[in-house]
Amino acid sequence: MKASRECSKKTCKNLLAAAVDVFAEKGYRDATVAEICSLAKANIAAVNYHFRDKETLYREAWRYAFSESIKAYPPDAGVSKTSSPEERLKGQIVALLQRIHSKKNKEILIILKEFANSTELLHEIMREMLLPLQMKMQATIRELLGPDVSDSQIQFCEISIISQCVNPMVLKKKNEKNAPPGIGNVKAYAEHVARFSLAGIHAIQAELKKHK
Amino acid sequence: MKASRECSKKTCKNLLAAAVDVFAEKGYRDATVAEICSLAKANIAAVNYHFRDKETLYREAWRYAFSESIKAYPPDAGVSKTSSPEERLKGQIVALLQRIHSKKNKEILIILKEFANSTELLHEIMREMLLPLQMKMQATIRELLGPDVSDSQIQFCEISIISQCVNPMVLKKKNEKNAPPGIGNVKAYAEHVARFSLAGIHAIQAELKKHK
Amino acid sequence: MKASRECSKKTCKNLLAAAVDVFAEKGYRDATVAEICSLAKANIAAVNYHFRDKETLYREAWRYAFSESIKAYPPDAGVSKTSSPEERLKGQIVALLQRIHSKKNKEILIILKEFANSTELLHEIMREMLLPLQMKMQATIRELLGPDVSDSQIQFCEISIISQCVNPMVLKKKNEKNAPPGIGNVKAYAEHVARFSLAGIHAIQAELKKHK
Amino acid sequence: MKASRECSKKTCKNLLAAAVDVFAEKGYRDATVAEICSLAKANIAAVNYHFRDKETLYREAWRYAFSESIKAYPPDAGVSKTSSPEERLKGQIVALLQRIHSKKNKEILIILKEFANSTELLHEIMREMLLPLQMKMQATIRELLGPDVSDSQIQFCEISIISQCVNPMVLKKKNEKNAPPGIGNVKAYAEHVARFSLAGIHAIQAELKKHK
DNA sequence: AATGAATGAGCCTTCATTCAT
DNA sequence: GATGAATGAAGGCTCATTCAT
Repeated sequence: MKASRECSKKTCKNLLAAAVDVFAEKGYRDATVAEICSLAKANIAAVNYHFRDKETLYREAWRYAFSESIKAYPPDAGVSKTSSPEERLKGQIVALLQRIHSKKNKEILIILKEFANSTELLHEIMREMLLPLQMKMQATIRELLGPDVSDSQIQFCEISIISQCVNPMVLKKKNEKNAPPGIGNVKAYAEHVARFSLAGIHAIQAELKKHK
Repeated sequence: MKASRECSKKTCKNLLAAAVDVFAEKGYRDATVAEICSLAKANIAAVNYHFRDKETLYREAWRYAFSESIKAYPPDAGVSKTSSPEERLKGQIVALLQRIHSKKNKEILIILKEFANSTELLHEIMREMLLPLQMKMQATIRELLGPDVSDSQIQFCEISIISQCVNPMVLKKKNEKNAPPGIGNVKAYAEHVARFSLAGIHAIQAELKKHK
Repeated sequence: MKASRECSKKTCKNLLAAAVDVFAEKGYRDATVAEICSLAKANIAAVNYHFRDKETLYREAWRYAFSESIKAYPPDAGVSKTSSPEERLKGQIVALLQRIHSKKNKEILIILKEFANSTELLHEIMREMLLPLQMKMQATIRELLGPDVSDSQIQFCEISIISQCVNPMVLKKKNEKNAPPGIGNVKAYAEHVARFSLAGIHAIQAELKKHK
Repeated sequence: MKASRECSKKTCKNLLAAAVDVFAEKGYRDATVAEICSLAKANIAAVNYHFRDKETLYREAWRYAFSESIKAYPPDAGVSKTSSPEERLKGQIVALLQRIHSKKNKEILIILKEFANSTELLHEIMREMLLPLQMKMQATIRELLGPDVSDSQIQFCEISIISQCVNPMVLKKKNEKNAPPGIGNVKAYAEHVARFSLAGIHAIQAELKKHK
């Protein structure tokens, strides 16, 4: 991913941080430039000066939130590369859940809004974000399933796992109180997803052997 | 669910249908009353006249889309109640996937936008929609897992399954072309989810027995 | 010329009249929608409602001013079609001078501004306005010069005459007081232009005969 | 005319030249300080630093363009002072037409815009430019018409001639392509104006004699 | 009952100018 | 002396809503 536009200036950084907050809370359309500026203690024209556009600010804010998140949550959750594939898959699940679950992490809220807005221009960033994660997970799954597995089977497994991580968290994020009775305990849920998914993968493997 | 406000008038129905289309495409904020009215071939004041508010129209449109969807996709996909729990669970998975996957079904698009908007007032509808579905699925899961299983374990399983159904479909809906390489074949994916999840559930069951 | 957009509504007409005044005085850029609306005792959003754009209002105002002017000043100044070509040419000169000189006639001021702005879209109207006038004058000149004259010679003569009518009036309009010492008496100037130009045309004619 | 404010600095000159270009192309209002500075490769604050104002820069740019023009086009077109008045008048016509027609000469474009803007403060410059020219031409005309002619008759003749030179050129400048079918050949047109106008003047003279 | 004209609040953006370094 | 960041005023436009008919 391209590095975010340099923003050594203080106002610029403030603007970015404020934008992340406001966009995350209200979405692109309902967020007003005025509110972002006032939160950043900047002039109303500051957005135009530093970012030219509300839209450009939005994109930069997105990049900013994402890069902060990736810095805080490396995608392995500290599991060594020499561990067993099972261990590593579990590590990835835990990492993803923690990343999404973090209260400070506004990235997921922006993504959520973005899905509704579809600025088209953010899909590239989406892919930049998800793709490496997916590739990593698919590689691990392939290790578990062996050489005879088809690509689409691997893809299905990967989707199953990522969906379990992303979806409930998104619902939870939405509103902490009103959420459908869901995951109280992230750790326990991570445990569950790992066990559930490894069993799923082994079932696919068993099926594979049967047909061979 | 409360019955939708009576709308015997033709204009009223047109408005509702137009609203569903426009809200689904643009979301609450970007949809304009003018566009909806023009699509419904109605007067610009028609929305306020018939529904008092843009917001009220939004809610009514939501109810409308939801009731249409529930009519078209009964939650069992035609699997008899006397079938095995496995069969029934699979039936529920297929039904949910088909419902979400239907191109004509705009309900899911509105939900997607709604997540970004959070009118707060729609969460009740969300729950009205998801809860019976969840309860049904939890009952089936309980049958499979037996009496010793804890509520949270059942909930986790249910979340795992529903997530697998909802999440990839949502991503797919977003934009047919640019979607991350995903589910080309709904039927095959349904098969996968059923096998994957049943294996997961059996794994939980095995774990239960071990600890007993 | 296409008829101006119907504006039976009172507000619409007021807006148009106000726009003519303000655009004539300040030009497109310096005229503000707010000022026009306030002059027309209309709401600030009225321009958008009735004309969609400041620019569209501008164009409509232009058409309006032009059609008013053409109504008030028919291009013959009441000289009968059976008069001698000399009489008719003189009639055209007088008509043009009177039209441009009229204090109530703001058309010329708008044209002036337009030359500086070059909205590109008004050139068609310019031509719609000037062309018939030019054609009429060229026909009369051709009568005077006989069949042996070239098109470019006729064009040159026509340009000479129209320039004499338009240019000093434009300078005069600019600011009544500060104008370069110019035409105090329109009638006398018209007399002068007629005599001056007829002599010019006859000189061209003499030249023609000599070369024949 | 007061000498232009000293501008030994290179930036200052660049600014002036850039200003002439931009003002000529866009007019006072549509020209932005930012664009001028960027064209002059100067800082955004340079205009205010060197000229205090956008308006002051505008005036200085005007003076600059005008003085460049007067340097390049002496008002006699090289016709000797001992030639006949007819020769000299023709020389003046040619000189004026060439000056206005020059593609490099942006002065006329600025004047054009200025008519629309009317900063009031430029009328003095206008007069500084036109007056000597007018006086010179009036003197020549007086030579041709003899002692019995009235001042207003001389003025009328002068206006007739200058109008023929200025007006079509202005129209031509506007947009090279879309211009009303006009003067393709400056030389031929100059010839025409000279013949046309001398005939006009002689007609006035004949009239004078008749009434004597 | 229903319409089309009209409103007013609010938002994004532009731009000349100023300020601190 | 000169720069780049920052300001504030103002303008055009959108849009849900209301009002008079």
